[in-house]
Amino acid sequence: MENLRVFGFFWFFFGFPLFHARLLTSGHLGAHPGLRARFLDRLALSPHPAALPHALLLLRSLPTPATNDLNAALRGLAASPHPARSLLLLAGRLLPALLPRPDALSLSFALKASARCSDAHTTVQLHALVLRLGVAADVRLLTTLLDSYAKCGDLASARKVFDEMTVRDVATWNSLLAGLAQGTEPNLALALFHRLANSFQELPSREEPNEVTIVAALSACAQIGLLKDGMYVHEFAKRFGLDRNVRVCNSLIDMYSKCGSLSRALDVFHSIKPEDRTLVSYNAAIQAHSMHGHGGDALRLFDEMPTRIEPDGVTYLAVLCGCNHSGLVDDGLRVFNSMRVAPNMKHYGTIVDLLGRAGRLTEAYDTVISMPFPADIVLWQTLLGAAKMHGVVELAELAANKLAELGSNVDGDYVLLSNVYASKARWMDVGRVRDTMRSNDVRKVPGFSYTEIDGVMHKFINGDKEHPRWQEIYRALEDIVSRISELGYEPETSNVLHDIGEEEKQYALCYHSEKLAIAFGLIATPPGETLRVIKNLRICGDCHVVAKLISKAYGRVIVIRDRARFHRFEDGQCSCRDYW
DNA sequence: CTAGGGTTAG
Repeated sequence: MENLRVFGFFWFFFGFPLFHARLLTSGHLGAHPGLRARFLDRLALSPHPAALPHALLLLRSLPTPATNDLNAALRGLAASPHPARSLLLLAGRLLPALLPRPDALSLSFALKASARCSDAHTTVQLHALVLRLGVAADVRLLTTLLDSYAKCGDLASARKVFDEMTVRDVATWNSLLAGLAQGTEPNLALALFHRLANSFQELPSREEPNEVTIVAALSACAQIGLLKDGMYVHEFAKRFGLDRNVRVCNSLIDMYSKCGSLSRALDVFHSIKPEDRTLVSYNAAIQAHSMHGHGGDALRLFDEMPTRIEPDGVTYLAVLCGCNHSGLVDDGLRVFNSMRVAPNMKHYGTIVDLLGRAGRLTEAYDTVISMPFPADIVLWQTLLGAAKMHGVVELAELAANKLAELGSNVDGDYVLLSNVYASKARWMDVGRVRDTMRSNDVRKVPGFSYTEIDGVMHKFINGDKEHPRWQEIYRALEDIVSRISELGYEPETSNVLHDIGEEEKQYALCYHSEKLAIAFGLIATPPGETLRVIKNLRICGDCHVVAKLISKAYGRVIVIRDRARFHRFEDGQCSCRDYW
């Protein structure tokens, strides 16, 4: 083995053909099948671009390849930039020679490949092969199968594999947990976590939950945004001494920040020894500042990053978002122009938004058309939003046309365009937009909000009466409107589409999901208690005004997490300083 | 002695 390492060195410096020739002439390849497979494995996994093709060449040259030789190639291909080739090899379509019979390991590598290709169809076929080969009692293989299903987006099948397994180790649990958390089922992930927390004593060979368990569970908590669950997972991690683990800490920073507790997030960041902090630690902490509207702090932390850590695309995006949310136009541009990695669509998105909000529409547009790749839907929507904000009809029309070309068909696009026309009293055009909407079967993205009170989640959809206390909630809203009217509130109806009357517009606005959630919070919690609401979309202008006034009229702090950031309302002011 | 599970993003 030592010899192989020396040869490996040789190979890097003098090129693989020499090494290969040497191995062939020395007769090692044929004489020691174990060594040969091991060498093939190393070769197939080597980062050198010519290594993998060479491993395949070698495999082809073997008169009677063993299963382990095949596995080495399958493994290398599965990890390569073209994982589908691993599947082709297994199907016998990459090498014409007769292949050895695959074993559990072969299938494991193939499942990894089908997961990386998100190829659910192939995962099903490999599942059949698992049964046919009679290796379905293998915990590792079944966990890989489960994981492959989850990564292909078939969570039901992943769950089914999990349920039917008689032995599950901690990786099995982690795999389903992570699959659910990343498959936009954070509530199911959290339920699974609680199940594990109550039964981990049953794990084989005294296994315990580990940092992967905690990271996956925290990811679910962060998505849902419920501080209580996040703190429970934190306490759970402490029981196993995992709260000192850097990756767990990184996830804790993210979780606390997304659950509205910037101070706890920063406490965790500072609890990591400076030399242990990783790029992800900084990214999560910078992102935390940005989400909470502290662009200056985000910039400061970015500048304080030690030189041993090289910022990546995520770092820059987090800083740029911070600048954007705090209106730091010049700082944002300076950071963008100093980027040491190639900007992607999201980086351009923040810059276009930054320039657009600042009224620098020509620069925003120039940025879009001079990008090295074509703008996507979200970028044109950003530009359309800027055009609406500053009442520039030509740019709004241009952006709307691009959006139509790209097949975007959401109500928000039309509302913005219509509002630009309305602001210029171009009623014919307003009518035309409305007609287009009617004939295009416009998609409405449903808005919802939720709030947790005494450990129970209460979810609200615009104008819904599903909540058991909806009558009280609607009465509370009437009270709210009359009390804030005394503070000068007038409904801001311009964000509602113009095909309904003024009264109906006010009605539609009045029962926005976030208002329902706030109203419920007011009647369901004691005076003075902070209200926390999470919303799936950006908060609308009217709800923003209303939340400010409620915070003053009722003496409440209200924290709303919208799609992009936190808004903290207190005594009539919002932490975003109306810049969002 | 070569198998499985993970965090940051407009």
